[in-house]
Amino acid sequence: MISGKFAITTHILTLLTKFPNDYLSSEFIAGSINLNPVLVRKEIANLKAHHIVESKEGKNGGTKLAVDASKITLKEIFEMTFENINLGYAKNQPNPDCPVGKKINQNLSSLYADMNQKVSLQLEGITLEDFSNQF
Amino acid sequence: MISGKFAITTHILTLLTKFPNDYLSSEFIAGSINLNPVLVRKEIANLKAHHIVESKEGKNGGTKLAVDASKITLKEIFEMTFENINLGYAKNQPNPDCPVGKKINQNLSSLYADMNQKVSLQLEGITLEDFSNQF
DNA sequence: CATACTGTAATAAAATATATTACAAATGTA
DNA sequence: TACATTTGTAATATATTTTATTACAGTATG
Repeated sequence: MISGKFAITTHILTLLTKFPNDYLSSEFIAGSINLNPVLVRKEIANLKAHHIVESKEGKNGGTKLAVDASKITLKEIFEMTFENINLGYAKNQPNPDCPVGKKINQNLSSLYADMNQKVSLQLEGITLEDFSNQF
Repeated sequence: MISGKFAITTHILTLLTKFPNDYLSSEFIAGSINLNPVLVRKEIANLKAHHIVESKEGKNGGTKLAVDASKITLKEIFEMTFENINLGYAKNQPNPDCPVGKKINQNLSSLYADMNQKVSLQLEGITLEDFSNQF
C-alpha cells in the first residue's frame, strides 16, 4: 500500500495555485480532497517546513503559496512526500550466509536508484503551474 | 508501505537461476529470504500461474525455473508482482463539485502512466540472467 | 470578547502485510 | 506398505502503516 501523501500534497498545492491571492482554510481544502482537516494541516506543516507555503493563524487565517507555482516542480513535491521510488524490500534481514541473501538488498537498491533518476527527470520537467493548468 | 512481493519474487528467481538443475524447497528458499515458507509458496504459486517456474510435490520436491533466465526480464517480474508504479492516490473519492477534486485522479493517473513507461523501459532491458550475474 | 482559524498531541479505527498453524494430497524411499 | 518430506491452500493471528477523530491551547479578526 502506498500512502496518499504525494497525491494529497499535490492536491493542496493545486488548490493554492488556483487561488494564489487567498488564504485557504484547512477545512476548505479538506472538503475538496474529502479528507480530515487535521491531516491537511499536517501536510501543510510539511510544506511550511520546506518554505513552499505560508500560513496565517486566527480568524480568516489559512494557507497560501509562498513561491510562484512556476518555480516549483513535481520533483520537489515528490521529494518532500516520498523520498524515493522503489519496488520494495523483503521485511526481514535476508540470510547473510547465502550469497544471494547477502547482496540482494544492495542489488535492488542500485536498481531502484536508476529508477529514481528516470522518474526524477520526468518530474523535474513539470512545474506546479503546468500541472495546475490541466484543470 | 510497499509490500515486499517484487523483492521476494526476484530473490526466489535469483536462487532458482543459481541452481537451474535443482528443485529448491520452499524451506530452503525461505531460509535465504528469512521469510515464512508459506509465503514463499504463495509467491511461487503466482510464478507458476505465469508459467515461469514448475514445482514437484512430495519428497525431494520443490521448484525450478521453467524458462531460461535469459528469457525473463525484470519487467515481467514487476508486472507479476506490482501492476504499475505510482505515487499513490488519496484514499477517499475527492469532491466532484470542485474542479480540482473532479480531475485530480485523472491527472495523477496520466502522470503515473508516463512514469510506468519509463520504468518499464528500464526493467525491460534487464534479464533475470543479468540480475543474477551480479551475485 | 466571541468567533474562526492554526498547531499539535493523543488516541482510535481501518487497511494492509506478514506470520503461524493446520492439514490434505503427492511422491520418493526404506 | 509405511514413513518421511514436500507442495498447496485455507484459516486465523499478529504487526505495521495509514487514515480518522477528539481535544484543546494559542492566535488573529472584527
